[in-house]
Amino acid sequence: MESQLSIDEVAKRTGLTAYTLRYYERIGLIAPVGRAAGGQRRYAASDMTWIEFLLRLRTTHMPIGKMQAFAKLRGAGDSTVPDRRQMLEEHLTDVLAEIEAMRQSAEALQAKIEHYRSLEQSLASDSISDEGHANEHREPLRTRTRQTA
Amino acid sequence: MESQLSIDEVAKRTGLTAYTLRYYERIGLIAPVGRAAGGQRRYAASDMTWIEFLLRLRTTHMPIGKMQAFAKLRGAGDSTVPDRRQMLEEHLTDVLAEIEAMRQSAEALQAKIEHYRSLEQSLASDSISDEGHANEHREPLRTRTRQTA
DNA sequence: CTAGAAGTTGGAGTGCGCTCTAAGTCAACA
DNA sequence: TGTTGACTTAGAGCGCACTCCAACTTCTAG
Repeated sequence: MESQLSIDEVAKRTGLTAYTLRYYERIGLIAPVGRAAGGQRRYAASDMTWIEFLLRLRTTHMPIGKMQAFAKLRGAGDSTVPDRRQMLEEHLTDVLAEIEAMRQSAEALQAKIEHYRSLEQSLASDSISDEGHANEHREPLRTRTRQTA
Repeated sequence: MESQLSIDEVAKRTGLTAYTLRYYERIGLIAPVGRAAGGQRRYAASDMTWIEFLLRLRTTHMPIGKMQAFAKLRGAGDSTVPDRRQMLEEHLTDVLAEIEAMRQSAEALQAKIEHYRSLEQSLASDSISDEGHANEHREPLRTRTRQTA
């Protein structure tokens, strides 16, 4: 049974702090874990599995309120499996949409970086032919265009 | 010039609220926009482009503090282009890592959903052959650990 | 000339997710 | 037996990103 980890060991392994682990337990995200003499927490392997799953939910931005709802269902036994599956399916839909949104924005950022790169080229050649005031581009949006009233 | 939008029109188009638009201006994320008679804000096309870019940064979870730093560089002219590019490159690295983390977690969630699906199958057949108590299955259920007195 | 709608400002309040403090308990060691 | 130090608890505090309020000004319609 090396599956009896102290709170600090769990913190180290999960990247959570001891504060956060206690907080999660307090708010019902983690069911009361076993205790050693003196009331110190001892985490079993099954606790670790659950915490890792919680971290999956957190990574995918599930709010704590929903995690609490999920944890409550889980505590209520196998009869809630369909509900839990539905929750995860709905969440997964959101997650996939968010990943796609981030992917698109990342692409836009990449394009902006490229734009800056070429802008740096022109600015560099500007300063060769015209050293002095390098400030009449107001905004590096799409290539050029700068007029507005 | 239909590029003179009121704050409500901008709110409608960007999905931000008027409150948030003013807040962004107050904290320097958006440079002071043009004003109509009576001091009402009028957003030009270039403002819209910038706001859309800000939304890209927000979508990719750049904290407001960094956006402020970026906006400040932008306001300081073309000489800051290399700094801005570097900021975006570093941010993009983070973003790609986050996307990958989310992708992996999404996969784990998908697996969990499949697991639940098959679990629902076995629970259903249980209740055919053994109608009554459908609650002695293995899996992410805590075994023992209750309290310590 | 009002009335009402829509804006303006600075500042206060909110919700989330931790993060830390204060006071106390306990086990182990000198 | 006394001290150390890691742990415990309830509750307060914090940083972020908004979100709303109160009081005021201005524009438009009737």
